[in-house]
Amino acid sequence: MMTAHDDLKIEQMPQTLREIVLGRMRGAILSGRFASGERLVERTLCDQLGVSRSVVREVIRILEAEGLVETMPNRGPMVATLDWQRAKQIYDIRLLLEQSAACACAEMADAVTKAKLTEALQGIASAFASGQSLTLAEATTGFYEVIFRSAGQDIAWEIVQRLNGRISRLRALTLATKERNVSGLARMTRIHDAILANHPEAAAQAVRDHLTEAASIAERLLKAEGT
Amino acid sequence: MMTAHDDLKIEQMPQTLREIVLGRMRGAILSGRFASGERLVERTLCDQLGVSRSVVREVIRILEAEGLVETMPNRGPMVATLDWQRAKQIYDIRLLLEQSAACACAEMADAVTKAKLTEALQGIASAFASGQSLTLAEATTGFYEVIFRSAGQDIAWEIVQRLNGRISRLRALTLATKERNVSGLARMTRIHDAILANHPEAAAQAVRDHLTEAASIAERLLKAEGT
DNA sequence: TGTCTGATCTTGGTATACCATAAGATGACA
DNA sequence: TGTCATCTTATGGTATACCAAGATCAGACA
Repeated sequence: MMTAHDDLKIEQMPQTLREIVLGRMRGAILSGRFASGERLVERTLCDQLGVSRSVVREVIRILEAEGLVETMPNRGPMVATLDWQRAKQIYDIRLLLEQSAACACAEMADAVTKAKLTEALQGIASAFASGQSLTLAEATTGFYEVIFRSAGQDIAWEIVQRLNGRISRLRALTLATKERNVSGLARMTRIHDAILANHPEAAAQAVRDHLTEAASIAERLLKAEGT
Repeated sequence: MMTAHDDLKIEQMPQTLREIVLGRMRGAILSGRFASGERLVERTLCDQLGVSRSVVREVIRILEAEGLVETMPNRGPMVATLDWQRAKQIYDIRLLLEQSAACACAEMADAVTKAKLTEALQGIASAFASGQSLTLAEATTGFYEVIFRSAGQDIAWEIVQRLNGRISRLRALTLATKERNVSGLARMTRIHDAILANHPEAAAQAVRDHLTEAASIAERLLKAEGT
């Protein structure tokens, strides 16, 4: 029974407590608030989040399945670490999926898709201008989402998002790199232009260049940090 | 509870109860014991499995993250359903990843890898001979695992396995199809031969043919069943 | 004195009981 | 007969208790 009370009070209803905690913990890991390799002690998290162990444990299972958390037997969960060997694999898979999506999108892009893509690109441009890396990451995500969704590749998009989560720390660093900012927008524009021209090969090539560069920057950063 | 097989294994359980339940429920879904779309009532599962709600709930979260289970708000979890639109996406992604893995494997395959691959192929052949679809599925999985692992693509292999889980019902039907049995082994042999010859393009092409056929069989079966 | 043992603490794993809410089923009453 | 209140069921969420395993440290014994 919907009464006037509900309108005034809260719009948070659709979210379950588990989802809220999931979002918070995911955000804490992605933003680096929980360091890589840090142990996630259940009872401590319960206190910090103000929820019961049941909720925390279920959320940890989800994060574990997402690859953000690793659980060692008899030692409990910890934030997953990332070495270059794994990160490279992730960039390689992204390359395959994003090329394919850009290709498909360029083939079938209609006026509506193109408009959305242009809008997303402008979002990236203004995010570049603002200089906030979080905003930039979101804008970039939005740009790719348009590509995947309009290509009808929902599942591939899910996979890419999950992979992006696992390299989020790298991704933030990469996006924040100076030279990336300069050429990054240019490369995004190339992808955008190729799709608007319905030119699949050019779109795939642009994605390839974009990701190859991102991977090499990430490699440099990761290896510099690792030592 | 304990089957005869378990006696042979180690007394101490390296497996946690959650993992056991996860394996059993995953198996029940993959084997079709839990029908597609069937609701998974927590307390019923507790009775059936003889474990507590904590375990069941955590396992459901994992299966949810794997895409085997979907949870509707205020109605609880149910076994995920699969339409052709989604299945096709999965086959497309598998195509990308398996082509890439076969390619990489063919490029770098050494004597050890080739020996393992031949062994895996013989496993498939004898599974064909035995005619048991479960054994065949396992043997096929083993064959691909050799390819992915030797190519150093652990993460892609994880993704493929997860995707395979989501189309397991289709996969079982596909593998059980008569004509598939005939040409399937031939195509597997082609993949095997191309890798042994260190011929990447041929390996990729063989994978492409293999999966394209599998997808078309799956499409026919799914659409026939759907109506 | 050195080592071994055991008590204790922490953490994870499991089970159970309890409450609140939403949705569907059921039955009573106008 | 139709509508509404209630009842049941199942879920989400919480709290708590118990046990097992590993680590740590202190004390006892050779």
